[in-house]
Amino acid sequence: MKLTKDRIVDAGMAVFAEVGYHHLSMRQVADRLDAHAGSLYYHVRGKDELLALMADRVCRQAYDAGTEALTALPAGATWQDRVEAQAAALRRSIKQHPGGAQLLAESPGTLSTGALSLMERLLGTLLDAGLPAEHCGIAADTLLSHITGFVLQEQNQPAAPPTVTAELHAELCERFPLVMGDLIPRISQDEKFTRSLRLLCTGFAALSRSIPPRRPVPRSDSA
Amino acid sequence: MKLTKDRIVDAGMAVFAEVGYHHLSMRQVADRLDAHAGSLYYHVRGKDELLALMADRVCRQAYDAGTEALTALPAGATWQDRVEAQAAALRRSIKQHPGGAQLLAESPGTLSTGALSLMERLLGTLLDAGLPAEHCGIAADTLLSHITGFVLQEQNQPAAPPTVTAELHAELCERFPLVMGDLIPRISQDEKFTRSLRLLCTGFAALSRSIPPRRPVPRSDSA
DNA sequence: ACAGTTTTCGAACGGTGTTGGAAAACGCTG
DNA sequence: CAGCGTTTTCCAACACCGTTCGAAAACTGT
Repeated sequence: MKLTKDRIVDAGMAVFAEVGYHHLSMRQVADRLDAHAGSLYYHVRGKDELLALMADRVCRQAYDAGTEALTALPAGATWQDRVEAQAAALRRSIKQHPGGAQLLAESPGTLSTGALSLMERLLGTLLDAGLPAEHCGIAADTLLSHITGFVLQEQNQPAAPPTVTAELHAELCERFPLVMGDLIPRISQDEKFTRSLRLLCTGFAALSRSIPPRRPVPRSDSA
Repeated sequence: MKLTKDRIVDAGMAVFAEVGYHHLSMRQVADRLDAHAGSLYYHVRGKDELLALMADRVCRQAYDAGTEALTALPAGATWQDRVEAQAAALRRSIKQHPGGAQLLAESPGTLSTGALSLMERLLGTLLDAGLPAEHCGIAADTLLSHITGFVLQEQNQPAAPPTVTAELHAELCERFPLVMGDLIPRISQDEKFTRSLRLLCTGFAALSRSIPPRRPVPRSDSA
């Protein structure tokens, strides 16, 4: 069948899902299309463009998943629920592909229409929530870069928990008592994610009611 | 001179600073040491380990820069100031190397002692600030992954602003009115960063006073 | 000076992204 | 159908990559 930009991106996504970000090669993509590697370069400027197109596709999938999640929301949903739904959908869409976070991380964030769609809708929700307009940009940006960072760290966690010897564990507990304490590993990644989201939303809510205080008032004071 | 793990990491950082993350090769690192590529493998298991060591070094630099920034703080500094100082130091340290964010992003986040040091100190500041212990882990994690995500997006912004034709610009404005509006590009990256930090700190502060409300009260209500 | 170990070399293997000219496939006009 | 121009594909080649391995070199202690 004829070779097309879209078909190349399709094959790229398929190979990507199988071998991950690092081991994706033009030759494998070409193989999956019963074509030769050089032929791809007639339709695509290089590997970079292919990766960018794939990143855009992930963003589109995330966008669609987000609309679905939003429509499934009950009528009385708050704006926090709407933010959470979009964020969760984005996270799921990224996690669907191994190394998907790297994909979004490497390609310049804001110039694909997919990424712009995500940003646009998020801005809409925040504006509807009553956030002052001059803070919405930072808020949405913070949210998106946080999600990227979160999934990045989440996907790079090695599957096998590193085998720590007893003495190494002891040394770690001595040097990093807080980290090794009972603060960290009690909850699942999902829980961690939704909690971090609520954290951000709380910050947003505080913005919506006042100019952000340069430092919090020590006691109740004038507005 | 003799070859050493440390010297290899040194050379790696130097090459890294010149050519960036993607174009760093074992051969270039070896060249800078007047050695041959194969020789590196006697001291280092592979490129992955080298990258991990380099990431650890960046974390150490960030840690040291953070202590310096903390001691330079005035006596009456709030915990927000302390968090901001550490975050800013980390961001500066990452930005010092082109593609430094990728470096931290690819290597599994929490198992280098450098990264643990950062986490440990941050946890300490949050605990001292009076955050409930069960939330400190998520808070610190959120903060760190946010910083990574932020610098990642910041470093991948193409230096040359993409030349948009007039008609393309018009189409973008129509499809993404909010993004293209005056919400976004008014402020510098530094300003954006500190604002996003204050956002997170505001969320932290809200956590410190109550169990996080599952949804904010629509009007003044019972606690 | 010798034996043993540690460290370095240097060539090689299989793989990568990318290029450019030859070759094929296609669409169109006569 | 023949011919022609364009679009698309092939394929060999280039330079480079990470990594391996046996041999050579350098260093150590006796």
